[in-house]
Amino acid sequence: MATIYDIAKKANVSPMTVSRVINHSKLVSEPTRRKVQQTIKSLNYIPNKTARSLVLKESKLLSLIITDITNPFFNNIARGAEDKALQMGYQLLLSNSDESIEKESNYIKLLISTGVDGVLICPTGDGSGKNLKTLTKYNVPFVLLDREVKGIECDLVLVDNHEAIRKLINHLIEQGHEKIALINGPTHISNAREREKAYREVLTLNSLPIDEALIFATHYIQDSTSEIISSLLSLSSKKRPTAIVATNNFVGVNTIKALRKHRMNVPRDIAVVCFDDPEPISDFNPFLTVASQPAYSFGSMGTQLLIERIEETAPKQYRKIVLSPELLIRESSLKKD
Amino acid sequence: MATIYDIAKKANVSPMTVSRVINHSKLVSEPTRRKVQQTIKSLNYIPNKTARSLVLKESKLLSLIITDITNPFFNNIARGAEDKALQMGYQLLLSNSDESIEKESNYIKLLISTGVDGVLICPTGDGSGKNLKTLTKYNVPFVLLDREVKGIECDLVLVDNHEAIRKLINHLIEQGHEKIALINGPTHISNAREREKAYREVLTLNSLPIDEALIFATHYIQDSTSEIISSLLSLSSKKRPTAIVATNNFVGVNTIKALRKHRMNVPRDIAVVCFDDPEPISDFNPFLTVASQPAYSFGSMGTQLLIERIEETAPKQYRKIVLSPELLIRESSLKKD
DNA sequence: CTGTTAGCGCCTTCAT
DNA sequence: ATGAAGGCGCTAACAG
Repeated sequence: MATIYDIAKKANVSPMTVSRVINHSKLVSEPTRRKVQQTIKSLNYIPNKTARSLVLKESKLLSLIITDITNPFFNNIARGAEDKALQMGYQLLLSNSDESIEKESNYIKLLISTGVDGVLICPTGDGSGKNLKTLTKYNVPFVLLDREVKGIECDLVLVDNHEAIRKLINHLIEQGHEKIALINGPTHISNAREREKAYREVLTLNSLPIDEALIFATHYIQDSTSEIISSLLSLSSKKRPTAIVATNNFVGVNTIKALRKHRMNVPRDIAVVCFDDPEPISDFNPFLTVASQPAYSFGSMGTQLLIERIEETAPKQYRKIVLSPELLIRESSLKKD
Repeated sequence: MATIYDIAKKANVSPMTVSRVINHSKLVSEPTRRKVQQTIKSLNYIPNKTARSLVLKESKLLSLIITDITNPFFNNIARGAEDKALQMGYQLLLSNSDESIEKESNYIKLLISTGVDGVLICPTGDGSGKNLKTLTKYNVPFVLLDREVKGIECDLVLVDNHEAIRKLINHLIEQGHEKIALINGPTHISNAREREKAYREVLTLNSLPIDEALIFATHYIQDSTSEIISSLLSLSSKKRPTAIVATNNFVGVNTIKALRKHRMNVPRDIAVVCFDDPEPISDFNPFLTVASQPAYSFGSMGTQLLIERIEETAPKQYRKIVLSPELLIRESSLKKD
């Protein structure tokens, strides 16, 4: 591969002049600029970013750490992030954490070693605080997506959990439901805490009682929905819920599956609503009522915040962007006559 | 950030010794090794990969270029690639080409500049040959996924297109169909050519006539399925097909949508089958009959081939891996009585 | 406007 | 087993 020295020699200038041409410095006369640019083309020279990074201490590399790129919520985030990154001159490194703190921790050390300029991360939960502090220690800016972490101050892009829960539950109430179960994520994740809090508030606002036996926490990866459904169905018909709110698409889908295993018809026997839209392409075959999150915007806005932080064009105080969910009413929650 | 010099000074050894410890060289005595490792820990030293890359001319970075991470076929590829890359000590850079040769070309120049060790690519078509030759010129190994490119010799991971078409069409014939349309991709993509060829062969093998009016090519991004469906439906009932084969999930989904717009019931009025499974999570709500491709394996096997090529543990002759599709029979193709 | 010098953090090579 | 010198390709800082 040709270097600036090769170009310099062939064009009869100093390497520094070549560097200036590459970086569009104004301190080069038009004739030399043209001469150098021709030589660059004739030698098919492509600048070596690694060398550049070493000097400048910037790699133009960003990292995106998500749970699983296979999940529609996260791959839409990834798409938004990549589009924005490209547009602003950065490249995106992909990492799947699978909700594992250890995997996340290993990745973060790797990323520091790689020299990424910043990290977009959907943290695994409050346990991620330690990992994020590692980033801070090494001066790597980061933006949290979708989830906050206790004790960590930084730029954030979140969904309005209260609004989402409110829309979902109000819809269920309109459909005549009064006993509504919540199948939540683990409470070390901020979303889960907020969604439960909102659930309690919205029920109370609607003068509905809160039955602790109808509130569950499962894991977002190793799912225990099946057992939860079994125990729900074993309740007496007086206590048994007529509707279920699942707090993400993974849990929502597993809820439906578990109900079917028990030969329960959704929505006739029991209604189901959830967060996120699990049907990326198959919108021709809608079924689940969801509070859809603007995942693409999570990615693109988060990336913008991050790059502004990296390039120090951001205000000092951290920014918190709260996006609105959209209620998409579909078959799984509709009263059948 | 601490450097090997900081460690060296504090541990009273030379930087070279520190380097040896980091790289697990045997040429270090046990006492010094321990001393150095303690200092590394006490200073929270993390090696600078950029500097390492500059010397060694290897970045441990791989690039994955796909059409769109939002498509289930591609995000499963990405998952397979990332898992394998991580396991083998590499990181993955994500790029969406949107089937655009220009975007692909720009990415490739960027990647060369970034110094990736290799590229996993699902090319946009035969026009990608020029871009791939650029990679070769700069000694960057690559592996093609899902599609071949005319005039390019390299490692490949493909699906058995003939088998897929055969399974789909034989299934349709079993369901009693004889007039089967093909909505294909553009023929500058190897897959499309092969799928059309297989379509012709399988029909002929089954002694069915080939009607050129039933063979269409659309684009995998800007879709023209809607017009195609309109023209299909305007055919006389004698010529009108009773079944449609769509050659990827995008086209398949758009076919269904277009048919619904015309108030056609699938499968009662017309059957539809396609490549790829468009329903990643929503398998609780299956509808489309598909020839499902082992996308995860595309990614992981491709990555393995690539890394073996990079590390020169691969045989000199290129390898071609052909994976088997699986026929998943669902509602969209079943005869209704 | 152009060039020279020095150094980013690490590793190869050669000495000891 | 350990160290010293030199260089990977580039750019900041300074000199002219």
